[in-house]
Amino acid sequence: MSPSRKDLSHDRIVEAASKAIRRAGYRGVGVADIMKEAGLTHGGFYAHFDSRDALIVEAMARAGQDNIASLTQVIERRLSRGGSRFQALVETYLHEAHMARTEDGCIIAALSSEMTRQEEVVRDEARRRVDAMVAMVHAALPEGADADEAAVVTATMVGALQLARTLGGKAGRSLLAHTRQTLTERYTHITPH
Amino acid sequence: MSPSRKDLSHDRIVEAASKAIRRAGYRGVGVADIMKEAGLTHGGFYAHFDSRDALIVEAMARAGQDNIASLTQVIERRLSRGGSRFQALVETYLHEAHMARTEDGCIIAALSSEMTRQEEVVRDEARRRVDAMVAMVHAALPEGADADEAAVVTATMVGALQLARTLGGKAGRSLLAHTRQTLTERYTHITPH
DNA sequence: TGTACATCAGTGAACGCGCGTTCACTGATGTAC
DNA sequence: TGTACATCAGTGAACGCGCGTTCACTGATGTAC
Repeated sequence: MSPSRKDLSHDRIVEAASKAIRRAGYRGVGVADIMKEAGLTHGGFYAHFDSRDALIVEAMARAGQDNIASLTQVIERRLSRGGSRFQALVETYLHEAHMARTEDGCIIAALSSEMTRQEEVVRDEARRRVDAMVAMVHAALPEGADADEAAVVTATMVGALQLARTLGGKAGRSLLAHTRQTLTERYTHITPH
Repeated sequence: MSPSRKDLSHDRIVEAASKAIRRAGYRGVGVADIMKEAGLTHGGFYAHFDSRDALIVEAMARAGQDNIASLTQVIERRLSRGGSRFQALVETYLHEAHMARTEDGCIIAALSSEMTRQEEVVRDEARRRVDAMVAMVHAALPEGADADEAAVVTATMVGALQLARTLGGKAGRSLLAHTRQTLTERYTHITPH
């Protein structure tokens, strides 16, 4: 069945919101602005969602899935040029381009310090996003690495991206570079245990 | 010169704000609530600060300094029970107690993903906070470690604390434990280069 | 194929609330003589 | 030591604005016959 007109609108709203929250934070953009970005007026919002938070939950899921999908795609492309899967991930995630653009980047780096302050439904989705990212990192690590290790690596990447964004400029780029180096060194020529 | 009545009020406002922003985020608590916590009414606010952001800047500085001071103090106490300075830092920063209480914890872990979205004055102070924390971590690392390494370690600690808070409960505690282990292992029995 | 009606998706005005900021005023403290 | 006045710190009402949410209404699309 092809998507109805309403489905298409719904989709555009979620898409706009997924970018808006990454750019401006959970409370940075209002319902009216999101609707406008989706080419609609704010009055129709509640025909699509029970509340603003209900949209936020969908937007987080969308942002996380899209980001993981696009990371995976870039990794595949890099792999054809040689190097390990993990190296490709680290170089893509900790790239200057990711530092500059929050809007279509990692939702966790964009929102993590605000996550604990959200309503329970939103926090639930936040946990799912973290789990999904840890799983993605785990899949990129050399065989033998366990999920706990993947979680620590995830924390390192997320923390570095955030601090780099805060520092900005040269200092930010330098932190990204050193984190890339530290992580790739640690997971290159490793003997699976 | 002993502090005037106004100085004392000013101090209480900054103190209340430093806890409020760590607990609730940059926009989580209003001027009126902060004044109330300081035992005052909101009308007097602008006799103390030019704007809400001016208070935020002072509150961040206070929060960062207080947190570093109290970390340093706890580290000294732990040191007397043996172990390295770095190990003491890691165990204190990545402790469950720090995961549970944001209010008097690390300001960077509490706010990092919101920092890039603030006005320039606030971002400036944010950079200073990051620099101060990296310096503190640097001072705790074994001799020979450079500032870049300290920045990567800082990113790991901040990222881990944030993800642990988001995950909460058992998963959160487990991430803290594994991060502690990873970091202490890496910086124990190391030969200074 | 055409007409009448129901449903659907979206519009735009309005409501209520919270928040940063301003301001006229008050009561307490300090100062001049 | 006491009186008059100025200054200081804080009060509380009010303003303007933005935002989430509601709702009566409209125009387009789909359906029954």
